[in-house]
Amino acid sequence: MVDRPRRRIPEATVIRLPVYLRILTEAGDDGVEHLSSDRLAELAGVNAAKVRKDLSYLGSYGTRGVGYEVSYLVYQIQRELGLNHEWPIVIIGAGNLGQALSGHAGFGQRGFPVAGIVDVEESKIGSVIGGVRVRHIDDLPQIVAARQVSIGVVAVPPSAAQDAADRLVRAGITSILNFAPVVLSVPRGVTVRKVDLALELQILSYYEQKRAGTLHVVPRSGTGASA
Amino acid sequence: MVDRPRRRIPEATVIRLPVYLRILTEAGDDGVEHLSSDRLAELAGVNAAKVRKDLSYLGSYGTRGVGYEVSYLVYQIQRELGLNHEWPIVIIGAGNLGQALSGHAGFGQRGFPVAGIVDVEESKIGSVIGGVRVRHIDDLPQIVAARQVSIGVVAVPPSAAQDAADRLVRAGITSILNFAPVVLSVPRGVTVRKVDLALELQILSYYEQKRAGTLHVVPRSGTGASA
DNA sequence: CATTGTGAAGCGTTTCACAGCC
DNA sequence: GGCTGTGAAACGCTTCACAATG
Repeated sequence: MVDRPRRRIPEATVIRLPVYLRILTEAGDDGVEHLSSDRLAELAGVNAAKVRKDLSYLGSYGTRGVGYEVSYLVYQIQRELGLNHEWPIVIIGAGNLGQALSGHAGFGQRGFPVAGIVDVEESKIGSVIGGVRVRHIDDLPQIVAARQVSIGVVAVPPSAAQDAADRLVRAGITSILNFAPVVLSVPRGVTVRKVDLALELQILSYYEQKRAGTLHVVPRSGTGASA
Repeated sequence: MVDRPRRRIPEATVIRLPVYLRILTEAGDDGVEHLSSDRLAELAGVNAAKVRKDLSYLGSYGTRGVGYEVSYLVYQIQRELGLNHEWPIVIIGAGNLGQALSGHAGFGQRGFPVAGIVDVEESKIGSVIGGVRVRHIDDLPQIVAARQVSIGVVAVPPSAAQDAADRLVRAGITSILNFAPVVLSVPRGVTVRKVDLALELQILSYYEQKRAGTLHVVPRSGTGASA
């Protein structure tokens, strides 16, 4: 019942599993029962061999000549990603971004209910965002302990980000999603993933600029969406 | 004056250049004139050899025995990333996220002023967010043309994301930052980067779960922040 | 003599190509 | 016949280690 995966799953694969999961879930909702690696690859925007190799790390859950059974694969990926139970999150920072994240219904629906939002700013405390009341940052340890939170979201200005991370770690958090454009230092054993919006734009800027530098002839065709 | 880079810059390097740039800019603001690859690596949370290799793609801008001149390197990275001029952006979707992004002062400051926000929802049109008035989605082509916008941000619900991308492409956009949890199809020549918040949480979930499965002994020490 | 710049080795990821199986 | 599962080749990125040099 509890088959442990055959091999350690490569990081690159872990990052793609949630993509497959979303596609499979949608296909399942549409009544699709089986999906081939070819079709799944197309929907995920990747190569079919990659899909097969990725899924092979979970075990041999496909059927030759048929494809993968959607509902079973959904179950297996969820189990592998630890999504068979909820992971409450706590958000530090009730500014623009913290509010948007808290109000974002998608999180709760996908198994990441917002257990709390905290801020230092007295004026923000007590207001309710997305059904959650903003509390004082000093309440962080209690929120984490009471709701068994292990994931924290840093949505504070850059200058406050390291302090926010330190507080999360002290409160017992072991995974951090960091929206501040800052490299956080955390103890070994704490996982950090960062989302840096300006950085993404700067990367796009690079490719735009390269395009401009090339002075390529713009093909007048191909305006509609294609692969 | 316009040294073209010696080689094509690897994608992995392009992604790190903005990180170095931010660190160098901050160091410059603090009056630091030179920085070694060792120090820069420490601040960026990477290996020193990687820093040197990354910077070597821009040319030989360091001085042996001394390090890199901060202001000169800032200039070179900016030029390489195309950040020596502004890139106005247009946001599709004036919901929670679109509003937060538009209100986020960091974009304008970093050279990505919001040229416009559009939505389909009549009730949202006309309201002002972060100094920008929300306009109807049909005005998209005019905004793009008038302000020479080449970067579009998709901040609509998943079901509307592909249509939003199609509209951006038709309006002449060639780079898209996609916040919707959907794989967008775009014509060749259009660059897409995605930011998927639930996906990030799911990746964290995987590592949390692995930790829980290991039943590792938590070292009672090391609560403070360290590298 | 501290520090860069870079060949070369090492490593992880992607892709190929096909044997194995339903 | 169609499709998975997987060794092996190819590729790209990271790290090492050291010669070059201000």
